[in-house]
This record gives sequence, structure tokens and C-alpha cells, in this order.
Amino acid sequence: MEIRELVKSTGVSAKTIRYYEEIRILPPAARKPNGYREYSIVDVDRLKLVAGARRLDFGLEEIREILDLRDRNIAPCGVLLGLLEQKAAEIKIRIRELQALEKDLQHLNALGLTYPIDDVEGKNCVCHLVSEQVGLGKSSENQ
Amino acid sequence: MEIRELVKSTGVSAKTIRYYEEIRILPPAARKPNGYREYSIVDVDRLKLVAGARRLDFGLEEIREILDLRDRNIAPCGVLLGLLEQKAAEIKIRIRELQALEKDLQHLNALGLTYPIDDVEGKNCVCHLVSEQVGLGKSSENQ
DNA sequence: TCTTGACATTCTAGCTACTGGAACGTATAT
DNA sequence: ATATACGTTCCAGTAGCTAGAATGTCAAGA
Repeated sequence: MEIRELVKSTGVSAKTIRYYEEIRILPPAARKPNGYREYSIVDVDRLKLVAGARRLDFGLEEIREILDLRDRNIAPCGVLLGLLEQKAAEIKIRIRELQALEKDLQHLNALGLTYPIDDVEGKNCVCHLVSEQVGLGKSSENQ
Repeated sequence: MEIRELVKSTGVSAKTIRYYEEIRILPPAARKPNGYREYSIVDVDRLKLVAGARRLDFGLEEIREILDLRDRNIAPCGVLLGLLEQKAAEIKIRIRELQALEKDLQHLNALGLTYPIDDVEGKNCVCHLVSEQVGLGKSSENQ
């Protein structure tokens, strides 16, 4: 099959497929006499694993490790399970950070509304609140 | 004051300060005879606003707009309030996406644990679940 | 005076995961 | 002959820094 069919059966764009080949996530594709790339069901499988893992927010380096195991005929399932757990923990942390940020934003917004909005140089507008992070608790300790 | 004092009073690294100058978030710094950058309280104020907004996850382009208003003696407070609300809404969406992702990960992990972990080519391990996003609901429709 | 160390400067390159666009070749239908 | 819809390569850009190299400056101690 040509690249557009691989696109259709995986949902990954042609640009991205060529990029994955370039950085050796995918092996160099076979070529037809006219120079077009040619793919088989094996490539569909591989790319589906990549796309699935990306959808779960795995980095390409993590995906590369999984593929490497598979390429050496080692079942990557155990490793993948570990990565799933690890990733879930990371997501949990990130969610908490964002929730803290959300609280800060709401707080500043509420406070800012009680201030004049035409105070350029003075210290009585939301700009000041942002500069000095006034009234924010430990929640602003995200990076 | 020299750059290290600006670092101390804002928490922004020297590298980042020079970078901000390069991309014109900060104006070109005055120089001492020896070529070192020299700053004043005005620069501290400006950089504190930048750092505060970054902590709230504003992009540098948004920050540039706020600073432009301020530089033209227009109080940016009204605009800033709007941006705060907008940002809060974005964060809310991102949180929901991450929560959906978290659910997917937990689901796959739970399901994956019930599968053999040494199934290289077969369809009975977590790899298959990832490839095909088996058993995932609408939650996997994040990008 | 010499040296050591902590600072400062500029410059280039790299990070993640792609995406856009230019300039060009190929296949098919009208 | 031409229009179109594919395919190819290569270069550059995105966000927001950070690392590192090569070099210069300044103050203090032996």
C-alpha cells in the first residue's frame, strides 16, 4: 500500500510518518519503482502501536524502547505496564498542578475585579497582583 | 545593579533574562563601562510582571501584549483580567483531558494485568490494548 | 605579582514532536 | 495539453528556554 492508505488506517499524517522514519521510529520504507514508499500490514501494526502510545502521552523515546524490545522478540508488555503506571502517576501530579493554577487564576480574577482597571503606574490593579503574586498560597509553587 | 541582583530579586535565571532581552520582552539593558548589564528598579518591576504571568502559564506573546499596553501608558489591567478568565477556561479543559487520559491509563493497566506479559506476537497482551485502544470510551478523544 | 574563583559576556546548538512551505516528480482523467 | 491530486526532498519554524564552549572582568589571598 502507498502512504495515503497507511494514513487512513492509522490516523497518522503523512508528514508525521516520514518524520518517524527519519528519526528511526519506523524502519526505512520499501520503495516502488517510481520512488513512492510502500507499506504492508506489519507497518500498520507498528504504527498503530506508536499512535496508541502517543495518544496515551508517551514520549517517542519511551516508545522507541518498547519497539526495540519488540524488535528483539522480547515481549514489551511487562515494561509497558510499568510505564502505564508511571505515566498515570505523572498525570496525577500534573492535574494537581493545574488545579492549583486554576485556583490562583480564579483568585486573582475575583480580587482583580474589585480593583480599578485604569491604574497604570499605581499598585491598585490586577497587574500588581500578578507581579507580586499577592494573596496566593503554596499553590503557586508549580514550575 | 548587575544581573545577579536582578536574578535574586525576581527568581529568573540570568540565562532567561538575556533571552528575554534578545526576544525584546525586556529592553536592551544599559551597560557599565566593563560591558556588564546594568539594571534599575524599573527593570525589576517589569521582570516581576513577566515572571508572575509566566507562573500563571501565560505565553510570552500574551505577556508581550500586556507589556506593550503598559509601555504606551495604557493600563493593561482590563485586558489582563480577560486573559485570566480565558486562561482559567483553557486550564479547565486541559484538566478534563488529563483526567480522561488518567482514566484510560488506569483502565489499560487494570486490564493489562489480567493478560500474559510474554505474548510477543499474539493479541493477548497490553501492547494489543494500546495499539487498538481496546475498551476505551470517548475519553481517548484527546489529542 | 600571580593566581584562583566567581562572576560576566557572546555564540552556537539542542530540547519535543511535529508542521508548513517551496520546488519538484508522477499518475490519472479530461 | 492540462488540471488535479498524489508523491518526493529539503529547509525552516514552533515555545521557552537550557547547556556548553570560549573568552573577559573583578576582587581577594599567598
